[in-house]
Amino acid sequence: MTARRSVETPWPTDVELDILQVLWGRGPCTVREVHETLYAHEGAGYTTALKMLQIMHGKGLVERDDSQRAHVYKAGVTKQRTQKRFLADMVNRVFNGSASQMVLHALGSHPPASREELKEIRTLLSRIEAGD
Amino acid sequence: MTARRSVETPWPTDVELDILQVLWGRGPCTVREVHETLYAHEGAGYTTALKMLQIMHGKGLVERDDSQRAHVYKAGVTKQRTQKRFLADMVNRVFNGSASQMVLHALGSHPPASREELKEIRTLLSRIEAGD
DNA sequence: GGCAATATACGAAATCATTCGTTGATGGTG
DNA sequence: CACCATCAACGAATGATTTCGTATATTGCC
Repeated sequence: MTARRSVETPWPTDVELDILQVLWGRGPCTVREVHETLYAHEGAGYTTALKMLQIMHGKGLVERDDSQRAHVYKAGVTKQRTQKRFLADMVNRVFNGSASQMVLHALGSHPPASREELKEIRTLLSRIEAGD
Repeated sequence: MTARRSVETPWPTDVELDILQVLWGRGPCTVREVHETLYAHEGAGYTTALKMLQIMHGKGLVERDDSQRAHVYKAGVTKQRTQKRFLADMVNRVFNGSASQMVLHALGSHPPASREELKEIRTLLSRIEAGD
């Protein structure tokens, strides 16, 4: 019997999400890289970034390569999957479970700027309509 | 000079959002009504609901009518406005500012069930396209 | 070898969210 | 009137998040 993840990865907190965005965007990073990207100006200190990455490692939110002196961290959860989790949660808790309502709100508040985006959405709608 | 709200209302926390949903759904409620609706089974005690409503009152998230012995609380922020805030925040922090990406994700993960919903979305798209 | 720079690890403080227990007031009922 | 149910108001305990200071180890360089 193979090992399996018996519990879900914890929700990333606000700061943790910021760090995941860095790792998703830049790929595996050292603490220093994360710190400079995120806290370049006016932000928290280096050890704060370090501590956060250690905590995230404990939670399974990031993976760590400690074969070098400066450990290299990479995201332990995919952007795709995380976006899906946050989205589903918001639909449930803020929009009473209606994804359509959320979509209508989103399109109303932030209308797609480009025709490209509009087209993409229409295409997806057609696929859904066709039962794909 | 009229008084003006110099700072925004704080973000509702998880529990606070649950309570707001009750107030939005049922209209003004006493503590007991909120408690029974939300914590009917297996939930927290009465004083927890009371405390939360007091805290929310302190934050301006709810308004209070204390002319009767059992105070009556009502939402101090609209559902509409709150949904918009959460939506905008999620777009920024989870979807890198791209509302279209979020809409595509939402439609992909939770395809509209009814033709009615599909039609509504298409109609809105057309209005956007027409520059309305 | 010894020093400076840079790393990790760890503990602790500050803040916030959530829950509960207790106290004292108020209102109705027998 | 006396009792009991119900109410608001605290204060406090708990746990989580975020931040930082300090200690300690490692690396490269003179």
